[in-house]
Amino acid sequence: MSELFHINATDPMPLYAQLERAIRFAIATGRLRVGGQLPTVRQLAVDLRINANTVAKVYVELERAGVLETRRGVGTFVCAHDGTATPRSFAKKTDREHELHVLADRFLADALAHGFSPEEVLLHLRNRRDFTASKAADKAAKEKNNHG
Amino acid sequence: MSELFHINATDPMPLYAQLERAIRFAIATGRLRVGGQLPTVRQLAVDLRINANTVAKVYVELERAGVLETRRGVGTFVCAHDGTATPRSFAKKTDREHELHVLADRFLADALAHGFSPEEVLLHLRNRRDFTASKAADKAAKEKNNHG
DNA sequence: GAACTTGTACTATTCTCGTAGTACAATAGT
DNA sequence: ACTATTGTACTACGAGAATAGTACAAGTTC
Repeated sequence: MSELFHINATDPMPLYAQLERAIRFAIATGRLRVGGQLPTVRQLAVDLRINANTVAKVYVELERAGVLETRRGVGTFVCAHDGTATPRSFAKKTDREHELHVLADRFLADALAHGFSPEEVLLHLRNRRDFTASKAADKAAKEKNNHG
Repeated sequence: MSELFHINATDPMPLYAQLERAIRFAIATGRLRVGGQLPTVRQLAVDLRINANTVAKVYVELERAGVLETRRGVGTFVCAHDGTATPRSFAKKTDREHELHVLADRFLADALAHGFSPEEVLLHLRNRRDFTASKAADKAAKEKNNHG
C-alpha cells in the first residue's frame, strides 16, 4: 500500500494538476472504488510531501466536478456519479477524436523526449492489460500492486 | 502546414514545457529534419501567440540539451546529434521500464479524465501509424539513397 | 458536553511562469 | 559601412502555484 498516487515535484506540471490526474486515474482503473474513502487532506499531504492546501484545493475541485464527495469530520469519498463519464460534451464526433489525437501526441512527445522509441512505446502498451482495467477492477488492483 | 506545433494556453502545463515537447516530438517523428531550420524566435512567438521570451527560453534549453543548434543572425537548426537518444541514463533496465510505465499511466489518466474509455484509447493508438513515423522516415531516407 | 478528527477558509510569503519592453551582439545581404 | 535579420540579455510587472501558519466549522466518538 506504499503509495496510492505518485507525484513528481520536478515535473513542470503543477502539483495540483498531477494529483487531480492521479486521483481520476485511480478511480477509473478501480484502484479507488466508488464509495471508497480517500486519504485525509493532511495525511495525503504528508505522504506526497506537498502542502495540505494543495491537496484540499484538488479535493474541492474534484468535488465540484462531481468526482468526489466530502463530509466534514468524516472524510472524502469517491462519488457514485462517475466523474470520468462525461466531463466534456463534444460538438462533433470528430472533435472528440481530435482531442484524443492531441492527447496521444503529447504522450508520444513525452516518451520520445525521455528517450523511448515509438516501437518501445507501442510494445509497452501492448503488454499492458490494465488499460482495460476499468472493466475488471479486481484484476487491475492485483496487477497494480506489483509495480506499486 | 499552417502550424508546426500546437500549444494550448488553457493547459496547466507551462507553455515552455509544451513547446519543448512539441519540438522534440516534431524532430522525433521526422516533421523536423536534422539540419532543418526552425521558425525564428519572434516568428514562432507570433504564430503561437506567446511571448518571444518564452520561445527563446525553449530554444536555449534545447540547445543546452544538444537538440538544437543556434547561429546568431542566421537561425536555429536541428542538431545532428539526436537529442532524444539519451536524455537520461538509467541505472537499470527496470528503471527504464518503470519510467515508461509512469508515462503511460499519466497518458491514461489524461485520457480517462477527458472521458475516453480505455478501449477507445487502445483502438485509437492501434489505428495510428505515426507512432512508427520516425523509423518510417529513416527507411524512406535509406530507400531514397538506394534509388539514387 | 468534551475531545478528536476532518474539511474549509483565511492571510502572508516565496517562487515560477509569462508578458512587455528595451537594448545589445553576431551574421547576411546590399 | 549600412541595414535588416536573428539570437541573446536584461529589467520590471502581474498572475498563478505552492508553502507555512492559524483559525474555524461540522461531524464522530467517548
